[in-house]
Amino acid sequence: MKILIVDDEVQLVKAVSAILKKNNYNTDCAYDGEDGLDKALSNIYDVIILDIMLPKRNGYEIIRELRDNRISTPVLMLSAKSQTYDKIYGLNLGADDYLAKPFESEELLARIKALLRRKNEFVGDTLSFGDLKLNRDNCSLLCNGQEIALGKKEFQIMEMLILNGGKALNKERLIEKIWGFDTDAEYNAIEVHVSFLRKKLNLLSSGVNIRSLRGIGYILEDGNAKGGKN
Amino acid sequence: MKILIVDDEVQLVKAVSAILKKNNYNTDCAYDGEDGLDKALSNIYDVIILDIMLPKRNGYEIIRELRDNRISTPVLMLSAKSQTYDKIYGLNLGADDYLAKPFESEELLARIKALLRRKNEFVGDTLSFGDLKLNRDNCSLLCNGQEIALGKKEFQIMEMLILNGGKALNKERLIEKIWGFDTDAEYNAIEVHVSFLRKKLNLLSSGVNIRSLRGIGYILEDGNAKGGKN
DNA sequence: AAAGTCCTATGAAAATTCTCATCGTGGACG
DNA sequence: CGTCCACGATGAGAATTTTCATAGGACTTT
Repeated sequence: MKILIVDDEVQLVKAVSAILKKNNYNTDCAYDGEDGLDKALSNIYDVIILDIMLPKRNGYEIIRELRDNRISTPVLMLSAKSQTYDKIYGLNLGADDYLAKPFESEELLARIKALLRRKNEFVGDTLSFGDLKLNRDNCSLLCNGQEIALGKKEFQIMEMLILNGGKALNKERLIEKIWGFDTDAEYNAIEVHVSFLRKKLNLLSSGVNIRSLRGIGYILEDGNAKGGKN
Repeated sequence: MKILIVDDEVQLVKAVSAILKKNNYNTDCAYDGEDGLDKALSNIYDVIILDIMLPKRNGYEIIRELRDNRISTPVLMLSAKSQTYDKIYGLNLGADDYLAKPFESEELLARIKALLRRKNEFVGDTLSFGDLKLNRDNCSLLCNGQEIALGKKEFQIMEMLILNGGKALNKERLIEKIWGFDTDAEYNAIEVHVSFLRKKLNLLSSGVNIRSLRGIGYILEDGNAKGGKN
């Protein structure tokens, strides 16, 4: 789960980034509108936190540009101004929520969760697939009344697999989103963590399994679902 | 040791970044001239790898701008063109070296080492302080004929301490350069790694020690040097 | 169909890093 | 000079991640 933070107040960006990381999100940062827009256009983020007042391009422009490019990443607008006018303007332009600075970390987290819930299948803090429930708060996996803790990497892989629903997930994308695009991690690292995950799925006697598609990647299957492909 | 890579060929940037990381450098990346310039102006890099042809601002402009701002980070210019004209033009503007694409990773590494050697006290692949020699190739520390392996974090901390020479190094800077500016690492992490380093310095019976300056940071001292402060 | 090659799986171990709890100490302040 | 407090040091342990070696399977080529 990757979040882009765009704001020119370096201290604020660092603080927000730290808070998000502590809550198991990955973050990228941008300090001006142009950089922010470039990054956002890569369309790898699940949420964008966007200041209104920015050097080079303001928040409104960025949203318009994104929507023009059919990128529908949810946007949480930030602003020092708490005027109603701004608020409505931002929402009309396609921001999905709004938060006035200064704010509490709890409120920020709550709103991000709300945005994720809207776009994905989050219920509460959990993401579900088949008989599995993935809990973001403690990075754990629930199944058949049992709970097992996941490592951060395991968690993130499972998260991406579930969010990908029926589609295959290739390793390059996994590496980019989880390890970061400029890592030197090898594919074997993914394979090892997938192996860990499978072991844990077994322990939980889950009906879900991770199928590998040779040369392509991984896909999540629900063994309990009826075979019909619909 | 942090290196900035500025090039619009994403694949190339990734490849270079991976090579450098494997060789114990940290990297940041930028894909256009403006972003590259912004990052370079932060003046936290030890080398900048810079393409000539770039969107928004070309390599020449970036070098000029950097030098105008009295930032003397060594620059390794890249270009698809291998014409002599470009070569000389780049060097005149303040590029410190030049490499034509495509290139071998060995050559890239060699040239980077050369640039570092020029600016710092590198001799071969080692950095020295007092009776210590720090070896980048295997992340190890040599002293009195003994050698001891360092963890990556330990290595980087020691490297920064040595490069800082007599000056104090504050923790915030260590965190920014080693963990990355958007980390959630706590100061205690540094303290723990410094503790590891001290233990290893002891094992080597080195005359060098890491002194802490309360509320400020760390500084390297050579216990064998005569007390004169010069 | 046999051989060869590439991709994937996985056990086992190692290495690294982080967390936590506790202890010590410098220095401010009364 | 004594007390208190924030900062730093460090041991111990845990957790996580990576590395390595090897084996199995799939796909291609001949």
